[in-house]
Amino acid sequence: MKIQAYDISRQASAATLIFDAIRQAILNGDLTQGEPLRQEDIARAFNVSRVPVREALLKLEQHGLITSQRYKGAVVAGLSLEEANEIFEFRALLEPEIIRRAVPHMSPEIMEAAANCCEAFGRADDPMQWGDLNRRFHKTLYAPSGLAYHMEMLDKAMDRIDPYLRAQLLLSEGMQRANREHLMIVDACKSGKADTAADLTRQHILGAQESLSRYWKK
Amino acid sequence: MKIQAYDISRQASAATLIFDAIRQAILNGDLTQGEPLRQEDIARAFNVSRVPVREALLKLEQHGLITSQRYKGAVVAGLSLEEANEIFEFRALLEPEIIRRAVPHMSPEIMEAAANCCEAFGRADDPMQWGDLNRRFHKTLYAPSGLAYHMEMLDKAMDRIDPYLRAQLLLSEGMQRANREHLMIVDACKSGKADTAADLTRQHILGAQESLSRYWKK
DNA sequence: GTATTGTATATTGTATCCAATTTTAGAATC
DNA sequence: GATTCTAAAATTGGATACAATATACAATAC
Repeated sequence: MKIQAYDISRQASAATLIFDAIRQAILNGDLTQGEPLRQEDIARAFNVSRVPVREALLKLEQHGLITSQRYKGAVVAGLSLEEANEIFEFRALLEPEIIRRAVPHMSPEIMEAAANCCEAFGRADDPMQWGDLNRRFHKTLYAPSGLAYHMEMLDKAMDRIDPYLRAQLLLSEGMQRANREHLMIVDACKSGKADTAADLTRQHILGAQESLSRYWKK
Repeated sequence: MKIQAYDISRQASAATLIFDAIRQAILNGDLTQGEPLRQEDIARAFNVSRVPVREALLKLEQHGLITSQRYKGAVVAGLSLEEANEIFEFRALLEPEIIRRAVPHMSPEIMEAAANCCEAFGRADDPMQWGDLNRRFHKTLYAPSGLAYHMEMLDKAMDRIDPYLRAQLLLSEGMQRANREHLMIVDACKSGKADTAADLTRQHILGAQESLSRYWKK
């Protein structure tokens, strides 16, 4: 085969493209809590009928990013501080276990990639990138755990609190602290200390939760 | 208000009814791994068009109960023993923490209800009920935790391994052992020993996982 | 006989249309 | 002027019609 081929059956459907676009808009904060999502408007914007739009909205609802009521339509879901706190606790339960299981299988390449994320994270000037780089960093380290289901659940949880995470990173110390802690986690991984990495990860998460709560109250 | 009223705006849509029916069929084992789910067939069976059927299939896919490919259709998802094991570990992470947080808020009514589940569980002769009663028992105890998100994730996880759970309960010792351990958990809750309840729950789950793995290999 | 290509059928994805329900604006009443 | 009823507009849920793709099988070439 002389042709540079690829699996075109993997082409995204209209519904998938719309889902991704709206999800991104919510995570970026372009769509905020309570914003109504009219099927007709979205369909016009994407130049499609309402059918794939409905499909996208259904998926968004399953992800918890929007809530919808019969005959009333969908709005961007809100997340109270209490709910966000619960999701932080969910993370604090999952992530230490994931990294503990990942450390024994971490290749030098993985740690290299994680370190690169760290570096890019420290260097990035656009606050909009911080959230993405942060998530990529953690995801890279977690991949060798083999805990696909855990990571899937974690990913959904991260989507849910994404706006809060970005807010937390925007806090004056949030960004520096995260970077410092990331480096410590990478160090623990490099020296194969699984339990240490797990502890640091747990503190990393609970620390972010705490600083967010403190900021949100005032 | 003398009338037994309910929120009729909460009436289920056709899609929801279809979702519930197919979900139940999968959990009961009436639909097994790889079984194709044709939109047209399902639509005919429920006397609706394919639109609500597609909606139901989307939800089932998000729940991980089916997998679907563009233009190829959906089939009932399979779950390897490895994947099932991971979900047991997911449970072993979540449930102890949930019950630990629930114990301090457990009312006598809750414990009564849980004990009733236990009793019904021990008395039920139809193996088909065991799985349901088992889940109801745990759900009852977990409710006071206030960890709605955790419980939502747990519920999806339980759906995913439901057939395995039923198989495990069918093992000669599975049912008796579960019942014995349930009673111990209730006891710990009654005496307010949150950590003990958590430990027992963890062992309850890991024990089930282990007995299932042992059975499945041979 | 085997491999390739064309064709028919089945199935899913999307568009368009109709029905059910909610929301809104205005008229009627007090 | 405020409130309640009413009708129309807006919006979503579902049905039908059509387009895109996959699968199975016949037709053809070698």
